[in-house]
Parts: sequence; C-alpha cells; structure tokens
Amino acid sequence: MGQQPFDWQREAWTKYLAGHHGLILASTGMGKTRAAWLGPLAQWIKDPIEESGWTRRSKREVSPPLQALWITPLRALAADSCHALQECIDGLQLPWTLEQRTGDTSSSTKLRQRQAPPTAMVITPESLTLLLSYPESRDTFRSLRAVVVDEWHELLGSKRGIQTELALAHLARIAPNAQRWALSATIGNPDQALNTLVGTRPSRPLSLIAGGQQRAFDLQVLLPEHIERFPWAGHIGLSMLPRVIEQIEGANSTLVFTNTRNQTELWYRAILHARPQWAGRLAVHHGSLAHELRTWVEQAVSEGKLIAVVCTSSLDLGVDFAPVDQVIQVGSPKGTARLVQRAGRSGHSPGRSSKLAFVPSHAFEIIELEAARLAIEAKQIEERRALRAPLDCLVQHAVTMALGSPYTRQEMFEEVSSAYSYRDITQEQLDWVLDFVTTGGCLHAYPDYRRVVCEFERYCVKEESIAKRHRMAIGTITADMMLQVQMMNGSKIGFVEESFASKLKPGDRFLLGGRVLQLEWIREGAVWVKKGKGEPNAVPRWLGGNLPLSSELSAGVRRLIDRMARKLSGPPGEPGAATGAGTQSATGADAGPNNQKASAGIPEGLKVLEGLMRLQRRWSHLPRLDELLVERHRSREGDAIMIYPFEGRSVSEGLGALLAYRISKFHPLSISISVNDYGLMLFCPESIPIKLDTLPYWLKRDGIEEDILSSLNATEMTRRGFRDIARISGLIHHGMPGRSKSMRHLQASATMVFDVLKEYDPENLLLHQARQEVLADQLQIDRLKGALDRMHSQRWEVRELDQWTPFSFPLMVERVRDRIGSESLADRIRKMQGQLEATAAWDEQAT
DNA sequence: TATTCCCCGCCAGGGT
Repeated sequence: MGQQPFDWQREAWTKYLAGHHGLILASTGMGKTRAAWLGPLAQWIKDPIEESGWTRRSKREVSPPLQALWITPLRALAADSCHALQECIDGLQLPWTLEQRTGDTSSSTKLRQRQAPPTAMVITPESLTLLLSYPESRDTFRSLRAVVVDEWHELLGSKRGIQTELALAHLARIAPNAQRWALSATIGNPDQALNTLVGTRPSRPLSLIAGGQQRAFDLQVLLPEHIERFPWAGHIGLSMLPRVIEQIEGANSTLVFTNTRNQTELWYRAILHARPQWAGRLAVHHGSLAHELRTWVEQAVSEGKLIAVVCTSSLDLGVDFAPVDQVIQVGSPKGTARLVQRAGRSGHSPGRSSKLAFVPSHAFEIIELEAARLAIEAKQIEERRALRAPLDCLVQHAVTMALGSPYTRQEMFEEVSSAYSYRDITQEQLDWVLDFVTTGGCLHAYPDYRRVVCEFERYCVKEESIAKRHRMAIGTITADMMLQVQMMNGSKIGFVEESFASKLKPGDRFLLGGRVLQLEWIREGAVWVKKGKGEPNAVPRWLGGNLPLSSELSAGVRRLIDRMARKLSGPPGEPGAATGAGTQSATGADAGPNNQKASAGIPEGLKVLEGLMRLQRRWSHLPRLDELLVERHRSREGDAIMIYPFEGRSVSEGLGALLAYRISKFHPLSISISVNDYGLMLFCPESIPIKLDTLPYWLKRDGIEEDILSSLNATEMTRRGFRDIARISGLIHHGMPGRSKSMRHLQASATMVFDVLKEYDPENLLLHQARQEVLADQLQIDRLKGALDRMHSQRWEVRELDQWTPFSFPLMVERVRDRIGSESLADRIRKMQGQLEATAAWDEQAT
C-alpha cells in the first residue's frame, strides 16, 4: 500500500496481527485512509489461509470460501467500499472473489451468492440478517475470519444497530474465530461503542485506536446587516439569500445543508430565481426524492459538474465528494457531531481543509453555533448509546434464527445475552419471547401468529408461507406515510405525505425535487403529475421527527449565557457583578473545560447579540449557571408563565406537560403549552392560581414517570408508537412488494392488535416496550430527570414582566401560531415586533 | 414570498 502518513495505521496493523477485536475512530473525511486500512485486513486473512493449505474443493470453487464481511449501513457506500477492497485484493494478488450483496444486486446473483459465496462480501445489516435466515448460512459463515463494520456510529443507538449486534452475536456462535472490527467517526463514548461491537464475551483482547487528527476546519458565520431584538423561529432564513449566493460564487462547488426537506426545496427555488443561469448546475437532494434523481445528483457532484447542491442530512454520509470545497449550514446543526460531520464533507483533496459557513436562521442560533465551536475545540462530541434490550428486535431475531439455524432455549439465551444491549436479559424475558413467537400469546387463535414450532427442544419454522413473509419483513426501518409522485410518462420524482396530497386539487402546482409539478390525479396510491408552468402554489411539508438541541450544546448555550450575564453586569468588583452568585456552577452538570474561560468575557462571535441580551437583562434577567429564570406575563389576554431550563425541545415539552397536568389536577383550567429548545410557556386565559415560589413543589421529582405518562395522553402516543414495534416484531405486515397495503391500513391493523393486547394481555412485554420508548425517545426521560435535578439545585430567579422579552417572545409566537393562519400571523408578529422595538428604543433613550 | 422538523434498508422464482 506504500507509505501511509498516519502512525496509527502501523499501530492498527500491529494490533490487528496480534489478534484483537477493536474499534478505530477515524475522523471524518478519511475515506482514503479507510481504504488503505483494508490492506492489513486482507493480508492478515491471507496468511492463515495459506498456512491452512486451502485447496480447491470442486471445479466450481475457484476462490477461498467466505473470509470477510464488510458491513455498511448505506447502499450508496457499497460500491465505493467494493472498489477500495478490490484494489487491496489486487495489490496483494489474492485469489479472492469480492462481491456486494446489497442495493441493486439482481435476484439471480443473490441466489448464486447463497450457493457459492464469494471470499469477501460487502453487505448491509438487513441483507446480512436475510442471509442468516437461510439454512445454508451455517455452512457459508463457518469459514468467516473477519467482520468489519463501517460507520459504526451511524448504526449505534438505533434499532439497526441492535439488529447488527444480534447478527454479530449469532455469527460468533457459527464462526467463533472471526475477528470483529469497526470504523467510527469520533464520538463521545468510544469505550461503550467498542463494547457494543464486541459483546459481553469477546473471544479476544480489545483494542481501541483513536485514529488521525480531527481535521481543522474554517468556520465562518454569515451575519445579517442587523440583528433583530425580538427574533422568532426561522426569521432570518431566506433574507440571507444574497450572502449565501455570494458565498457560493466564491467557491467551485458547495453543499448547502438545511434542516428540513421543505426548507431544501424553498432554498433551491430561491437560489435558482436569483441565478437563473445556474439552471442545470444546481441540484436538490433529500430523503423524499426518487432514488434515480438522488443517484444522478451524487454522480454529478463527484464529477464536479455542479455549482451547488441544496440538501438535508441525506448527504451527511456517503461517497466522499472530492470536488466539494465548502459547506454552508443553514440553521442550527443542533449537535456538535453533526456540525463536524457536515464540515467534513468538504475539502477532500489532500492538503485542503474543510470550510463551513454558518447561516443562522434566528438570532439565538448564533449562540448555539458558538457553543458548538467551543465544544469542538474542547473535543466534546456527543455520545451515541446503544438501546437497552428492545424486545421487538428480539422477537424478529428469534423468528429469523428459527428459519436459518434452529436453536434450543439455552443456545438462544447464550447467544442473545452475549450481545451488549441484551446483557441483562433474563431467562424469563427470553422465555416470554419464545412463547410469544410459538403460541402467539393472546393472538393464538390466528395461525399467522404461531410462527415458530418447538420440535425436540429446537425452535424452527415449518411453514414456507411464514418463512417467506418473515423474510420480507426483516429490518427495523419503518416507512412513513408517503405517496409516490410520478410523471404521466412513468418517471418517478419522489414522495409526498398523504395529508399534503389530499389538500391538492387537480391543476394545483407544487414544488418537488426543484421542479414545478402540476397535479393530474391521485390514483392507485400514486400522485400523477405533469410539468407545471409558472409559480408553485404549494410546497410539500414532511412531518419528521424533531431534533432537540443536544445535551452538550444545551450546556454550552447555558455557559455562554452565563458569560454574557457576567460581562453585562460590569467588570468584577462593581456592584452589578457582586450581586451574582459564585463563579462556578453549584452542580456538576455544567462543569466543563469551558468554565475556566468563563471570565474571558463575551466571545467575539457573540458581540452582535449584546443589544438583545442587554434588553433581556433590563426587562427581565439573564440567568447565570446557578440560576433558573422564571418569567410571568399577565395581560388582558391571559396569564403566561415561562421557565427556561435550556435543555432542548423534548425536555421543555415534558416539563410543560408535567406542570400543566399537576396544576390542573388541583385547579381545573385549560392550560396551553408552547415550547422551544430553550424553555416552555404555560398559558391560560384566566389567571393561573399558583404562586411562582411554589413552582419547585409542582416540579418535584417524585412520581414524574406516572404523571408524565398520564399527562401526555400517553395511550395515544403509545398506540402510535406501537405501530413500529408491531411491524418489527412481525405482528403486522405490509402486503407483497408492489402492492403494499396503504399506511392507513397498516396503522389500523396496528391499532387493532394494540387494543386486543391491551384488553386480553395487558402485561404483554411489547406494550410495556411501547410505553418505555415513548418515555425514552419522545420525552427523553433521563435527560428530563437530569434537568429537574439541576433545576432544583439552582436559585430560581422570578420576574414579573411588563412586556414580552427576547426570551419569551418566540414562545408567545409559538402559541399564537397554532391558532391563526400564517398570513395574518406574519402581520401580527410584525406588529408586535414593531411595538416592542419602539418600547425598547424609548426605554434605551430614557436610561 | 415562504417562518420547521433528518436519515437509513428490504422479495422470490421462472422466463427471457
């Protein structure tokens, strides 16, 4: 492989030879290095084969049996990885065959691969599990010597990661000699990532290799002419268009990342409007576009044909685009890992650095970016934790294994408990799973649910129809409710949500994939369109998950606000500064390397926010690290209480629900809740009959799980969440490919199963799981508890307001937004902004 | 002119 600039490679090589399992933390943008690392891998595998005197066993067999698996989470990476691996194989003159079994591999190839597997295979977790569901897999994988998981951080923390863990646990049983390695981007908890990879009973010593320097990158903030003192969500977005265009013009090729698909379409349109001459050299890329279009865009980027691509995180991973020399991030990245990842998409050629320009979409995002910058400097990257023992995945695994390699109860227990995520599973829990797939539990009347039979103490699947249906349902990714959008000539554009399509009338024009499309009709689950002329009158909106500000960034924001509070209260020694509490936070939660710098004053990047912060301080208060700000605004319209834990959107939501629920148990009021990443607002047209100094009591830790579950209409949330669990555990299934059941139908059957279980089997562990997932995922209960602990250790600074403050204004807007249409909303907001602005100016003059 | 919500994977078997 020639000279390698990285020392760690030699180290990796040595440790590898020494026979470890391990994890390599490769910083982003190291595609080339990754490829080089394959060399040692292939070499190591080759030696033992030669020693073992491998000989051709049959005429057909011209290469050694399966030796290596390269697991990739992304189809788009498969071809790239194959290419790199092939180069290594050629370089070492190995008699190997290499194939990819994923993506568009034809069904005949897939069949042949099962009968005569190649020596090395590039595969996705889903395809691997599928392979394991065939009886011949036991023979196929027996010779396996190495498994490499690429982009491990991407799988970790999701059910896809769980699926991978379970597949690896099974492989360990068939091929105990196989070494396990993974490549991951930098994450905050590499040790746990390694443990998750190797499981609880690793067959070799472990090795963690922190590879390569994190590449430095230029970070630039594009600021508007002036900063609003009363920002509300998203308000500087497109007004920054001229600066963004200027930025794009200054480079050869740019990726413009936005946070939503809707935003992507709008920005694409806006840029093209401003620069019509870029038509054909500007592209749009997101998850709801047809695969064909996306592949075309990816190809065009890597060939350097495009000036810019506007995209969502659909381009976070994937092939390394050498021609891209800068990245623009519109709106907050919400986490440091994502920022680093995106910056790393640019500057891929040797000797070039990554360039990222940040476009805040409202004023507070400038703080978030600064917090991210500091966190990156201090090497604080978010953790990715594996899920704890999700039983739906285990149910699926139990059926898959019954298909591929029938097992005894004891064998399965050993296999499953060797997976890190299931390390604490009890025999009772596993027995429950086995019983559930065998008898169907309370669904036993339906033969479809008696999937597995136990014969001579071994669990297996007898019926071909069950086997077939299960194989088609393997995987943990559950589809959204989408309709295909097709041109009248049949070419596919992408997907829109049913709810969006249902609002369209024939003749309506909407934007998708950067094109104006005119609706012809909606038929057979597809939206048929033709090319539209003129301006679109709708842009689809997709309802995705929300991305709360990460814990790390939230803490960073709190620290920065503390710094500004300190700065604005005057130099140390003056009365203003002396009134504040100690300089260090009383809680451990905020102790971090940035604390020492707390006295350094306002970071350069935050100077622009000084006016806004000054106003917040004058009209209310700027909270220090050891303070919690509570505001109350009473008016003729009603009573509003605001609390600012700065802990991300989902925590705000949980706290709001908890508080409203507990108050309304004593006082029957209709309280509305609005939230953002920083805080929450309770609003009631009548006066809320509580004193603010009793708030800590209303927010006490005892019994929060029960209260939150009852407050959030949790049954409904659980019911909805149960759909995914039902799909993964095989309780519902979509129809055959090509004529899949409509999503509404799928939801209906999930609801039916849910109701049956709830009535006849309330202790069903899958129902329990659904509740736990609502708590853990949607409400981030652990984070919420942490936030409560922190809040209780803080001093509560309570302020009665005369007018809305910079902190409370966005929350107030959020509340009003739900009630009135967007046009009158914008008018109303502008009016309120104007009034507040005038008050602020007057106020400033007076002082 | 717009004023929020990411991403990821997968079938079988016979005929041409």
